[in-house]
Amino acid sequence: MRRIPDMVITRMSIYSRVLSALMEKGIDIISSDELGKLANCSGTQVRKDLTYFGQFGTRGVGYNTSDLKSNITKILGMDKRWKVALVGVGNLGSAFLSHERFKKHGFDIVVSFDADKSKIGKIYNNVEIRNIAELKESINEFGVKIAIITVPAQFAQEVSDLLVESGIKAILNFAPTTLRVPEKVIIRNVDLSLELEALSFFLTHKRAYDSEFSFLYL
Amino acid sequence: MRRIPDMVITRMSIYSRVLSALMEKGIDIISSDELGKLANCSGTQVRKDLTYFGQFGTRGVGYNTSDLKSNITKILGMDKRWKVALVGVGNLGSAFLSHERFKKHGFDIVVSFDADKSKIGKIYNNVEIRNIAELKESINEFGVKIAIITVPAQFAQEVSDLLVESGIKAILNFAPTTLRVPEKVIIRNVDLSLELEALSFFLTHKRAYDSEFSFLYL
DNA sequence: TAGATTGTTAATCGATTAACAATC
DNA sequence: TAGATTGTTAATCGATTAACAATC
Repeated sequence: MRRIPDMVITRMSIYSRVLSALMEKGIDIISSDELGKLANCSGTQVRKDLTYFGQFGTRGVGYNTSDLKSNITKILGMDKRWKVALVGVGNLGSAFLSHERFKKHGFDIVVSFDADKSKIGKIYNNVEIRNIAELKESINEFGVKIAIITVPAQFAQEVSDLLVESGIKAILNFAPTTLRVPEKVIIRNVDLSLELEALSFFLTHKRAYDSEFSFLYL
Repeated sequence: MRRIPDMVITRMSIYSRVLSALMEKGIDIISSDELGKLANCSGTQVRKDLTYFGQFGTRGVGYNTSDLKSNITKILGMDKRWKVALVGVGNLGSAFLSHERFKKHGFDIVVSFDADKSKIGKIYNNVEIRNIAELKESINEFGVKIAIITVPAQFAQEVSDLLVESGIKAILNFAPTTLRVPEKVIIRNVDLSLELEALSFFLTHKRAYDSEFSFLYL
């Protein structure tokens, strides 16, 4: 009944990734310490994270890679498929229409929207581009519950409101702006601008001290 | 001389974004409480974050939006431009070549690389696509210090090693894998797969309790 | 001056790490 | 059995929040 920290979920995904690689190598038992090393954290961290969800190992032995992998897959809900709508078929949006990453993770883009008349009606990678004016009806028609926002920042809130109104339950937002959504709507932001500014900061403030680099206050 | 938490930098970027919006609206004074509200955090958080870098406000009054904005811009190092190389001109990579976001944040993609013979020699948005075999010489030729990795996961470590060897100081990695780089190299990961799996987790475990939604342990 | 708001110190909270009993 | 490693509790660490003196 505990609330699970975001970072625990992120690490669970990483463990899952490491376990896949181990399975491919034919390794079928791994200790928390080894798994941690491959996931860039401690064995303690691995064990602690797993206790949020149950007991998956054997004392004195370790974890069975394929068992743990399938348990994590189920915990993350990666054993099902989700229908997704994409809003904004610009350069990033159209890249996503032909990006296999979504499909690989169980997210099928079934419809897309744009306001640009020259794009409407076209089909990219089997996905139709519809007029954003038809968003609500189309969302209902397809029974889509998840949306990807790849419109310019200034239109993102408006699109988000429209999606929420249409019954969307989760949003993956790529627009560089903080969206206001009702608490019941799940939102994840992938903010490239924030990453670029962090990169800029660390590049600017990198300082050499005794042949070692640290990020310091001025 | 304190180490600055990553989250502080992220929030500084958000403050900067909020301040820009305020300036456009012609608001030239703002209190920490108001700024916090717009940035989705508390006034205390805003004031605490700013103390890492100095004193920017006036007691009893608040902050001058344009002064604070220009201070943050300077702190984040957004007052200069960086030359960038992009490795992997697939669907995501080519989207980035014509993506204005990078330029807007001072990152100019000056050269790109791919292994696909059919792409080599082409020019997208004024950026030449070169053979990845020429990476080292080209990096030196352009004096590039930052690289974006948009190659498939299985080639990312190899590309990363090559970049480090060529003298790259910072990497923005979009491949869904954890790269090993020397400590002195700055690395930021934008991991779409991790976001999708988190979305999947929260969608799977969303539960209604008394008309309220919480993320709970099973 | 009185009211407002910053800058900063102290208290709280939550996440990470250490330690170790349980047990294969 | 002896050695290894998990699962879990307690200790530590660091970040967030509360409180308030300084001061406009």
